[in-house]
Amino acid sequence: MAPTFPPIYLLKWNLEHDPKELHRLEEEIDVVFDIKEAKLVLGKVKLKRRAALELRKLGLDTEEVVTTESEPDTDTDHNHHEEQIASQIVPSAPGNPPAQRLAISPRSTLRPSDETIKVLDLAWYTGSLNAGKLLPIEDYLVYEGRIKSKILPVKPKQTLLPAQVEPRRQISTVSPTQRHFRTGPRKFGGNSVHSSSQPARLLHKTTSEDEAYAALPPIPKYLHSPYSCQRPTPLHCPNEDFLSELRIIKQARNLKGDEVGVRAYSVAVAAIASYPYSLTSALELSRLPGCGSKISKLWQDWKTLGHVEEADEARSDPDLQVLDLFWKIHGVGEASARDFFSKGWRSLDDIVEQGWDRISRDQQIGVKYYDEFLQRIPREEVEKIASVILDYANHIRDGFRMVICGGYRRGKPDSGDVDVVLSHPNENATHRFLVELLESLERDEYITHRLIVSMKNSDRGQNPLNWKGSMPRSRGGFDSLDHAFLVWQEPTWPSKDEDLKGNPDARNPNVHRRVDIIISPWKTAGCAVLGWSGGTMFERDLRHYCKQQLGFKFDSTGVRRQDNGEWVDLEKGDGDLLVKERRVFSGLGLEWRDPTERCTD
DNA sequence: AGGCGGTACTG
DNA sequence: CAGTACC
DNA sequence: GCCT
Repeated sequence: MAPTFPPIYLLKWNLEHDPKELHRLEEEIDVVFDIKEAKLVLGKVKLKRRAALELRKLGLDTEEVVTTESEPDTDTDHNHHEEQIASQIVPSAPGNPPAQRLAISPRSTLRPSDETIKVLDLAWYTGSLNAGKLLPIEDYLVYEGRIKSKILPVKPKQTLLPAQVEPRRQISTVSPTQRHFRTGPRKFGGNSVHSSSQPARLLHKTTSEDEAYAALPPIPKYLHSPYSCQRPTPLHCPNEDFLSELRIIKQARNLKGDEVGVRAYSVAVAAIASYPYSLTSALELSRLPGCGSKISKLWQDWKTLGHVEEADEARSDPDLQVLDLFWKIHGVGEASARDFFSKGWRSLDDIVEQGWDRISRDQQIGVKYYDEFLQRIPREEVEKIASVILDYANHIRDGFRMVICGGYRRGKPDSGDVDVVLSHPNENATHRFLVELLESLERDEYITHRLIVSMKNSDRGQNPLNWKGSMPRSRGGFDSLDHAFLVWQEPTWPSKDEDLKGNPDARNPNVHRRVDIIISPWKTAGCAVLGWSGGTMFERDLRHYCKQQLGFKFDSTGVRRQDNGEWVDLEKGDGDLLVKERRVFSGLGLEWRDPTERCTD
């Protein structure tokens, strides 16, 4: 069992490079933030002088009290105060429960000339934890000082505990220009998401370490969750400039084949993107999930130096530029990008001239439409394409429902591709439907290429009844969805007829677009909509959450139990696709997140 | 110290 | 099987 | 790189 510690103040010196660790310690130790409340001071300090200096910075002017034989370089020997306190907090018999010996009243204060203050090495704390009891302090004592006088701290010190700050006060202290992201809790879907135990953020001209800590804005409750699917992550956040730097590094790691780094940066980016305040310190950042000492250090550099070295290197590395150029080809990932590079290719022309028949069909299409695929698709065009698809679907079989998913649904002003989920309340209507839909779209020349057509569902059984009958046995692959990944081009353009008269081979000037069409069985269409709407990290965390917290396996084809693979129906009942999506959220024990709050990347 | 999302396609 | 795609 |  953990020993009971007296009130402890933690010196931040030498811990500042690692705000995450600092914060972890502060939480674990349950430190007091006013040194006047502390009975002990812990820190990563080794030298008396440094300890005295740090105390002085906190407003305590001390003179050294000379003590034990373990402090040979001290000069005097009269320290009865210290012995008194030591005997109170150090168990005389190692086996005894330490709490009994803690005669110190927890909130008594240190008084000038009356008491001494002791600075111990942090190792005393960890050692005591390991031992399960308070260790003798002698071996860890770095400095003991008698308080000569209390002086004003070097910088004005925020001594109020968080809860003591009047919540209203900040509104009048924040200037209109500062107000944007700073004032009060922002509302996300009307839920109260903010911790109430933390102060509202105050803006100060000065920022001592303590003040910075005490004045930190509240961590929104949702940011205590490591799962980005439990947090609202809007498209825009107050820290986008810093996020751009992290994304640069992330992509550099990607191109270098550092999967783990990519993941780490993705997690951090997602956490920061859901943080509703403009960051003011590395410490503040380090409280967020996925943001450890490295990310905090990057922030510190970015803030103080104005740039992040690793991001600068990435931007100016010509090899990385080439890898990035290749990586942006549809069908080329980091491995192929580096493969191409290793063949000596440095441009798209090199690929065309030297490697055309050594690359895959997908990659050929990717090279051919390189510029077009990189062009963003405005929302109106996404809607136009989707409505064509829905019209064609309903023309074949009436009653189809559709949701445009992907970045469009997250509210992005433009998209890299178009994702539509189609379903039909009649279970049989979706079976082997995709082929028909594609054929009719092809007949009218909307589709120039098929990149993928996956029809696990429809190929599975010719017979829908058979398929339906085997549903409960659903072990991987039964009630899957049909999926087509296409190259799309609007077949008409204003001057088409004239152009064709002049030249029968006149080129269609419309930009080629990538279009995903998903045909989902009705009973799992909510999962399909959910699975195709979130950002990458949102979806990854959703799966992770289901697995870890619920023992479920989630994907866009449905929810299954992990142990026996049995299908879990979370969408029972009437309602459209969006209602079914909501049912999946609540069935998974998740708060509803609007699609515009799933912008994790 | 170990682990990092799940699935289905192509080649 | 490795690589890439989708989110 | 961070978390468990």
